[in-house]
Amino acid sequence: MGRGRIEIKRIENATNRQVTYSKRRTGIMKKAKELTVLCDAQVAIIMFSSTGKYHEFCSPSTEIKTIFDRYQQAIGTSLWIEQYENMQLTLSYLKDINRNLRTEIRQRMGEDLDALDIDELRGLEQKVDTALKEVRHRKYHIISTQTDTYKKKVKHSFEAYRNLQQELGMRDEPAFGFVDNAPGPWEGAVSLGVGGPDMYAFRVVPSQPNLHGMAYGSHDLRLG
Amino acid sequence: MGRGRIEIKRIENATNRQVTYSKRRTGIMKKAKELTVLCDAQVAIIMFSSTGKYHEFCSPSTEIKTIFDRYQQAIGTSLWIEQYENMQLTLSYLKDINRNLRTEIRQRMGEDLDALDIDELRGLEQKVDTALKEVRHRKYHIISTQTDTYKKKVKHSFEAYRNLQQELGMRDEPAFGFVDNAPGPWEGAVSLGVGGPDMYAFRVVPSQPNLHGMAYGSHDLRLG
DNA sequence: AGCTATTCATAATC
DNA sequence: TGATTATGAATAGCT
Repeated sequence: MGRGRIEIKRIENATNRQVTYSKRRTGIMKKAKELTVLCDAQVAIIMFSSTGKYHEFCSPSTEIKTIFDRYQQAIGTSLWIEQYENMQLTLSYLKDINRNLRTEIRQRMGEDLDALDIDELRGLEQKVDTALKEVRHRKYHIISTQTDTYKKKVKHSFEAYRNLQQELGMRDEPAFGFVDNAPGPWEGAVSLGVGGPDMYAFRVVPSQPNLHGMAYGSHDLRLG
Repeated sequence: MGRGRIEIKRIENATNRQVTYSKRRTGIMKKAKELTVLCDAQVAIIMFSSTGKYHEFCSPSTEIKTIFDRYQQAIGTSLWIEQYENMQLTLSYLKDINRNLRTEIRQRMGEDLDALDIDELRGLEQKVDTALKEVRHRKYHIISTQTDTYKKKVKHSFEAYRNLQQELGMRDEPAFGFVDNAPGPWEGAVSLGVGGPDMYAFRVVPSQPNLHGMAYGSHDLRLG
């Protein structure tokens, strides 16, 4: 219906394609409108051009969402329900895992041990024992490293101080008895370990605060 | 475009309306199909006749759902995605918690301690130490309970045996030297603890095996 | 964007 | 429903 028939295949010239899209889109929209009026029908059309521009048509005094809800009812199954159900599945799966992780933690904390039999208890004991050794090892490592650092710092300061003394000609009045390799007053102080507050409390900072309607606020490890 | 022009208004004759609906619907579908081919466009059409029958059109190798998801993105405000996004939010939140729980467990296992400073390490050490004491306490409790039970059982058996001996008049040939309160051969055996396999391995049994496209299969505690 | 020569869709009818 | 056809609408190619 133009000056010569055209073959129905993709129009390669982008400009022509865009023009044709525009014209024919208008035509379809008009036809759709006529259909709704003539036949009292509900019509919803959504179009995306090859350039990504979108256009829609919807029956007068209706909304796309309405028509789509009706459509979903008509075909019986919601289009998004599958995806939704998969997510629900994943959610409950994650919840399961989290619950198990919490249980593991609590047992590693020495709580809720009633469910374990003697063999499991032995395994747990061994694991916690191993862990304790690891932690202690790491702690001593840090302490010794830190101590060395402080020792060097103080030694450095003291030498600087002594050098200043020498420059001032006050070399016969040492500030205090610093002897290399002997434990100075700074040693041990680092490892005194006042045992401060519980620095290892479990904490979770939600990446998004607004979890509408979902009650995951409590990170309490207690179950049930 | 027929034998005489028609006014675009509702066709009152129901049969005519239905016929016109059918013809024009076919026409629109054809036009839509041509549009998708000619112009490389994505089109989705949903129609409901006045009698409630529904028809749809969708671009080749596409699904209505896809086009509608795109449509929702295009108009910015999602019609159905909202609830979906809430779930996504909850999901990532749960994943966060999951990750933190795993970190806590790993640290309680004595791994990944590099991130902890000396105070945190001290707290951790104290906690693991406390936990170890708890576990040991529980283990000894179970062992002693079990031992008591076995002791009573054996004592019971022995007494039954002795009674039988007495009844048979063989009281001068004791089977073995059982003395009440002295440790018998059964005592201690319970606490020998061959230290068998790792009975406390962390395990998760997914409530649903088919988690399409989600890779939560690994319960490996390693991160990253 | 606007204009036509054409082709196409379809209203009326069977 | 399905087919036919006269007719008006849609539009391809051109400006």
